[in-house]
Amino acid sequence: MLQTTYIRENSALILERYKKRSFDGEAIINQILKLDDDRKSTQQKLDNQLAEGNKLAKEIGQLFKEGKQEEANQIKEQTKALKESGALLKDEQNKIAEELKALLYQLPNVPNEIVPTGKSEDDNETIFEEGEIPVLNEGALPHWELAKKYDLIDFELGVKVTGAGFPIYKGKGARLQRALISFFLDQAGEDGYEEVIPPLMVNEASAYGTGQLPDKEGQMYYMPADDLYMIPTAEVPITNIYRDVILKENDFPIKNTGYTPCFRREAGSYGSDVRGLNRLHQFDKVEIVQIEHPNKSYATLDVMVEHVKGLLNKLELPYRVLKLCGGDLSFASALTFDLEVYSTAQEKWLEVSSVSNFETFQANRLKCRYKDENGKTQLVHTLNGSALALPRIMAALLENNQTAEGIKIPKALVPYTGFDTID
RNA sequence: GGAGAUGUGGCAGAGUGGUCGAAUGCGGCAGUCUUGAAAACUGUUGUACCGCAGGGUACCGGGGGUUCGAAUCCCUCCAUCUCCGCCA
Repeated sequence: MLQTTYIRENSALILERYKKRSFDGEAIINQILKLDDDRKSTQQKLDNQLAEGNKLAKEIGQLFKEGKQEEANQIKEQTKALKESGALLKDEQNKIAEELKALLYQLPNVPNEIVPTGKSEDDNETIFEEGEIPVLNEGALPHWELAKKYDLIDFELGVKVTGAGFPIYKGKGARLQRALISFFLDQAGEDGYEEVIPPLMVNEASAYGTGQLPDKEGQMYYMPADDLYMIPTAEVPITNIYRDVILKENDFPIKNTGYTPCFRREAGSYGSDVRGLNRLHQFDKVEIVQIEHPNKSYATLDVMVEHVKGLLNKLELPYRVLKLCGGDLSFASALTFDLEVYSTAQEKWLEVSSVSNFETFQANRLKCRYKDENGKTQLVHTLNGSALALPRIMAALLENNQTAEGIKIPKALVPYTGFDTID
């Protein structure tokens, strides 16, 4: 959520930058500025009335004390009118505040200067590529076939127990999954991220804090009996640790990592996109989160991308880094880099990580602030990235490393799996 | 899940429905003293919004209500503690 003062002072810049997203915010912004004026003036009126009421109440108290009942009762009469008009103003004020909030929720974050203009993923810029795309033998299999052949993942069994999109990992498949989780967490630990194990369900306030609500509620599983949401990413519980917190300047940078399963309803997805591990309702992910000083957040974003690149290098997977264009940028992000691995048997790139700087967009909702050198409270910058999302990594590992003798495990993982070949 | 108790500023802890944004102590900050530090003493010390300013308004777990007036009374939700029940 953008701050109204920021909107007021930078509306021209914001509108210009919104073009990168093909988002026309002019009408909304104008309305916000108008409503904000209304808010101020009704607030002023309301404050005056309240001040008047407070004054009279004190007088009444004084008069009662002096035993002047008559006069006190006279003044009481005056307060009636004040009370009524005060209530009206209060209603009006609430209405304005609600409308204002609803409008603010409609404004996406302002893309960074370097975000390419574009409408869809076709306009993303590839800024880095690494690794050879392996040439597979005749008869190479996609990962869902490999999963069946080596009995690593049972999709049908998951359907029986829960439903589509909830696979059951078995044997070496389960072991490989656990190995990846440990490997990613250890790597993050080495890079100075403190590990946390957060709740897998969050309350409404947290879902608002990171921006899943109000507009993306259809993507989360909701437990009405307890009014809780299953987390779609560890970003939600981890970032919300810092909701309503005022940090000191030397607290920066705050670095957390956490492994969680993620739950996504993915309503409306179908076809080859959801084949095998490509898109699941429940999947594992290790997330990295940083809370950073506004001056340093972009340098930190680059460092986070480097961290994820390091993981992919160690897994010896061919990958590329994309700078997302405005149209593909998520609602809350100012700049996002996606990392994709190549799935050789499917012959396509799979997104395995998304690293974003949200600047103050989340912090404003979270009320996560710090005291600057002048003692003034300022919003922090929040960043996060997947490091990494497991299923597509698993898919690429299985497909790219398949040989006549079986599936080869990258060296870096062998200490975690305890085996170097799946056969 | 049942019964009871509690929820006040960074912490501890007062607070008969009116002069309470809130005593006091600790902590923090600034200063005096000191070669320096400690101690002592003095002052200061919550947040947000509106206003050029004087100043005003709101906030005592959250929300609602009673009242001319609520930290104080009522309702409700949440959290914590104690006891009981259940349980990995």
